Amino acid sequence: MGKRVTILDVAAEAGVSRQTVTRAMNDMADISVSTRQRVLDAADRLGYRPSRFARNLVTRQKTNALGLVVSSFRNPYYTDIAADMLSGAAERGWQLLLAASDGDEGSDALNKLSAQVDVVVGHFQAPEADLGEACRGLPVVNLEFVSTVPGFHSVHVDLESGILEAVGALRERGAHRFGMVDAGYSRRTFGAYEPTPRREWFERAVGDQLTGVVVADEDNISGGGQAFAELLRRHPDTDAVLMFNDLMALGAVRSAHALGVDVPGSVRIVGVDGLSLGEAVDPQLTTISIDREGIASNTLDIAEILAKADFARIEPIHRTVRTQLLWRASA
Amino acid sequence: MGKRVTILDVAAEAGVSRQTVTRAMNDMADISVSTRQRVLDAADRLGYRPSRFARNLVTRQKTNALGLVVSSFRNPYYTDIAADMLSGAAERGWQLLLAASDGDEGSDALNKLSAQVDVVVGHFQAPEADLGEACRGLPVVNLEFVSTVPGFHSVHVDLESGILEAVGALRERGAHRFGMVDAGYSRRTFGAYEPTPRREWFERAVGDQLTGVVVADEDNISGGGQAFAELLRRHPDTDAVLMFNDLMALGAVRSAHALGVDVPGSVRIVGVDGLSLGEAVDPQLTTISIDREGIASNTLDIAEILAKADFARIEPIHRTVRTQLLWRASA
DNA sequence: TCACGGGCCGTGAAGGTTCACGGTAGAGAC
DNA sequence: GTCTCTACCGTGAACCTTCACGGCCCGTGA
Repeated sequence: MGKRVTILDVAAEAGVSRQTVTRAMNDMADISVSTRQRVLDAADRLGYRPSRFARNLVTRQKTNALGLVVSSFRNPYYTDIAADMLSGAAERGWQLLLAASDGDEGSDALNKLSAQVDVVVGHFQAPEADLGEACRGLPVVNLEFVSTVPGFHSVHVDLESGILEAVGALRERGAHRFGMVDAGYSRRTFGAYEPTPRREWFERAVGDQLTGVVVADEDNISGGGQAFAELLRRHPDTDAVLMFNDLMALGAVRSAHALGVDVPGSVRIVGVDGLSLGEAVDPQLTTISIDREGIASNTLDIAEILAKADFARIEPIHRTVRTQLLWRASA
Repeated sequence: MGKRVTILDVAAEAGVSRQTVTRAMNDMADISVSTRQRVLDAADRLGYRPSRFARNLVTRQKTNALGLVVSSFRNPYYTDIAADMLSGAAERGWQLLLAASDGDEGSDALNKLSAQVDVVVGHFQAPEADLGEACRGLPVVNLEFVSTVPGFHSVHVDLESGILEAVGALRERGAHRFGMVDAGYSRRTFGAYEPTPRREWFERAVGDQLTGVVVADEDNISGGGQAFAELLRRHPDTDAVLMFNDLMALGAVRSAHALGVDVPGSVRIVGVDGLSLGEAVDPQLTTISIDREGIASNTLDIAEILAKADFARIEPIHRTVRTQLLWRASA
């Protein structure tokens, strides 16, 4: 209801011209004190607020905006990335818009987001076609998978070698019966569970020394704890477990404590992510640390390259971030 | 360098009119397949991308945007609020923009943010005048303090009674020598340390049973741990400690473990926030839980009221959120 | 032959603001 | 009395896209 109140309405109300209203609103020169006050009063009376679109259109602000889409903001891993992205974006004069893909209306949110930003970055599992549809041809930086389609850039984490390294270190310490707790989020996207790449890399790394894999119901602390307990119940001889991520690994540590299982004495636990929270528990969590800051800075680099190229369709840019084995106490 | 490439450039390149370009770009009817392809090619060649400002200006999208300013995205408390805010915003069709105030260029970031949003919400310590300056008359929802200036709304947490309740519960369990670890973030804003309201409320609640207060250097786990250790060193007889927030309380639990201090046997530890992380440590953290979801929904309520009122200067709206004592194992 | 309709495309206007420039009035200088 | 200067204010244009509408051409049916 109600048309928008424009600068012309204010001008009429105050008995002046558009330009004078502009001068009053933006604290410019060439206006008398009394007139400014009169205009300001009129604006206040009418509830006038300049249209940010019209203003940005004419001032041609070079503030670019970046849309960040993550699956969940309950996981410190993603919020860490967001935090790094945010501080980097502020330095470079970029704006950060947020959207979560764990909600029901993921696609709709993406549609609205894409109308407001210059680049879309995030962890996407959807195929490029759907994504391109939703983003209307905007450049996309994928933080999960590498794609070769033009307009789809990526920052990729080399977890495969990280997992290999971790398994090697576990073997050095005598572990030889490996288990894993995998995430089941693929169910949401594909309808049925599909093994994550992490699981495939892990299974390849441990070979025939695998005792079993349990898929967690929920991607959080308690989900990880339950799955860990289930894994030990099914395969009591397991002596080393890779948890899909640190959040679940935290649950595993807690679960082990509740079950009276010695960590790392009888079972070694390794997480993935490198959250600082891992230091808060006892024993402190051993983890395959992902360089989240590197992800953020690489992403912003790509965004800036795209901005320099006027967001034209340029060759896909791919960056890789390495992992680091953070050997703490739980393994 | 380089002017922006507009729809007219594409039209010229393809030998058609603006409208035809629009039809091609937006998958509209009334255009032949060959023409569409020709236009798309031309757009691709020139690197054309529609101006989101011009588009939003004319389509008059009713997608309002909310700018969230928090002090740090390293603290789960704030990211929880952001998460709740985000899911609520998605439901209501709002857009969420982020800015952090812990960086150096806080004011500049706020300036740029305010050019893109309809409402600014956040934890502000700056006086209203500066804030109004930076926000250019945008409505502000303060999540920390209550203000009576028009245009400044608030969602306020009634921590005072929460602290009173917690102290009472501690007394019931025999505690009578109270200590506290306060946050020193006020140093950054005001130049020197100023006691936080939490400290004042706590001191009022414990009266002459106060052993001492230590101000933490950093608002994080290790900062809390250090301050806690320092508190015990100075006042070894302390039997109950209120930590400024849960993050610091996590550090206190860890620190106590390292010092060989029994929790809650010899010292009871209480945090503030109600983070789910508190369940991950042993003993699980007792805490004064803040209803972050309530904060988010109340904030969005206010934002919607403002949007309905066309963001006119209406009477300040104030909401209050109560706390809940979450008695777990550390106290 | 004419009327009609559908497929394809172009023109004027609108959307709300700011920029660049031009104009007026009054004060002071000569 | 004329000129200049300053303080204040208004008008046309620009920013870039979409909407509403109108025009053209060709095929079909009567």
